[in-house]
Amino acid sequence: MTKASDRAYDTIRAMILSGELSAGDALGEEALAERCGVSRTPIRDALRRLESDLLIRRTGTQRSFVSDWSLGDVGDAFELRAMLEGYAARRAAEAMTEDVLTQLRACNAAIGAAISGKKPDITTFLDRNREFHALVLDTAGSRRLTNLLTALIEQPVVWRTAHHYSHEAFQRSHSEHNDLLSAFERRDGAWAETVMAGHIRRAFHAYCDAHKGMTEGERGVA
Amino acid sequence: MTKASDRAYDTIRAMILSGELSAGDALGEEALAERCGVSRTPIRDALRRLESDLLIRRTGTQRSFVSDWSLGDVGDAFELRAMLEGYAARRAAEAMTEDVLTQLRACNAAIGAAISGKKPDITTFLDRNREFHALVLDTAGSRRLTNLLTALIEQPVVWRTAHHYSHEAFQRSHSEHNDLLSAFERRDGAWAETVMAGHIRRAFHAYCDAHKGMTEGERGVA
DNA sequence: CTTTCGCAAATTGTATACAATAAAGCCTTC
DNA sequence: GAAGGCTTTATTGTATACAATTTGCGAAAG
Repeated sequence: MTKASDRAYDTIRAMILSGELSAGDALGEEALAERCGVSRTPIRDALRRLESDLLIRRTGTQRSFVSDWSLGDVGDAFELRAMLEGYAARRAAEAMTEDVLTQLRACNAAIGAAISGKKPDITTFLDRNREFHALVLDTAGSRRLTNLLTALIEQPVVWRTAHHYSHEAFQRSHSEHNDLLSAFERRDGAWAETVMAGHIRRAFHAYCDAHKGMTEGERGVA
Repeated sequence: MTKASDRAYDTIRAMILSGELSAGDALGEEALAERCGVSRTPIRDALRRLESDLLIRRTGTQRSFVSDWSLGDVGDAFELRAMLEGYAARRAAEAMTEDVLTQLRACNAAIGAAISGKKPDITTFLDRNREFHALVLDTAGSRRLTNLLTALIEQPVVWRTAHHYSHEAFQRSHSEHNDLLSAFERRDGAWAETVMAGHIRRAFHAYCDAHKGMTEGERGVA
């Protein structure tokens, strides 16, 4: 979107995720405006976006507070993602074309290369992983579905988790993508759906494992 | 929310649904401001809401247009609703309390009364139906899920459909709610899920039937 | 006739001032 | 000492002015 509005959104989001603002803190528009170096107008836009991300919560009189997230809430998000992204995989399998297959294969090959070394290239992994899932979502061809899922995938807490993945976790993710490709090649929607759902669920448990020993600060939102 | 912002939202929404604005039409902020009798500021808020409702679409440079909805898109929305609201019913069944059960029974009794006469009280039916589904959603106890589903349930096109329901369609809906109550009483999550999914799917076909012979104008969004 | 460059008009983004409203503190009263 | 209402203060809602950007038209060159 626009410059100031984006800066405000990113700044506030970073403040929430870094723990600079903790759960329950009040977010006054004027204070945020001063903090971000912009006026209240773009702040209001940013707050709308953060609200739809569920990173902030608003009272009946539109006062804003930082949301508090329990592990159960994160689990909810993953479960919904598993369901919706599984459905997306099913639809994608049924609408799969050779062209998209080629792109998906290239994508996963890049993922394989990024994690093959001793020190995995996490940025490339995340980018290509995102691209892979976006391709599937596009192929599913439902604007509604895309709309719902982006809100779930944009969960910023989740992306940081990859930095704590083990070598095996990366390999498993890569291998599951290959399974998905097999399902897509056969146009087997049911298979694709179950593989994708399992893929997301495994990611949730990887998240749980990675956060078991983490401190409050590292974990981001409490 | 606030007065002017709400008025703007309702006015624009009504213009889209009534066909006064047709699919693809450009929505200039200034023109809308004049039309709604408010300034551009609340219009911008309203456009955000309409965008998240998918009633309008925005280009990369934030220009707004009325969304065009095909029957397939509406079908998508119903399918997603069936999946998510089915999941909500499952969770609700597992977390069901006697208190909520009592409220649900009262709700469905009111629905039964509203449609028992020769001339059904459609407003009461819609209100109580909405209340019934909202209770289930609350009992499911997932903010994420509530967030996702409200966007789908708020589909305004759907509500008008009830005005074309047959007597049998109302009775079936009422009866399916009773089935749901049975599933809830037994805390049978799987049963509740399948009943709810079927309930929504039936509603979709009722929608299709009702719109078969309708003119473009009556149908609202194309 | 087509294409491209540039200017003008329209549209959205941002800032600021002011109005309306809700939260909070204080005083009064029982 | 507690409770209720009033005043004060803080916060959000709205309007308007201005800046930045985009779009579309038109003229000139190939």
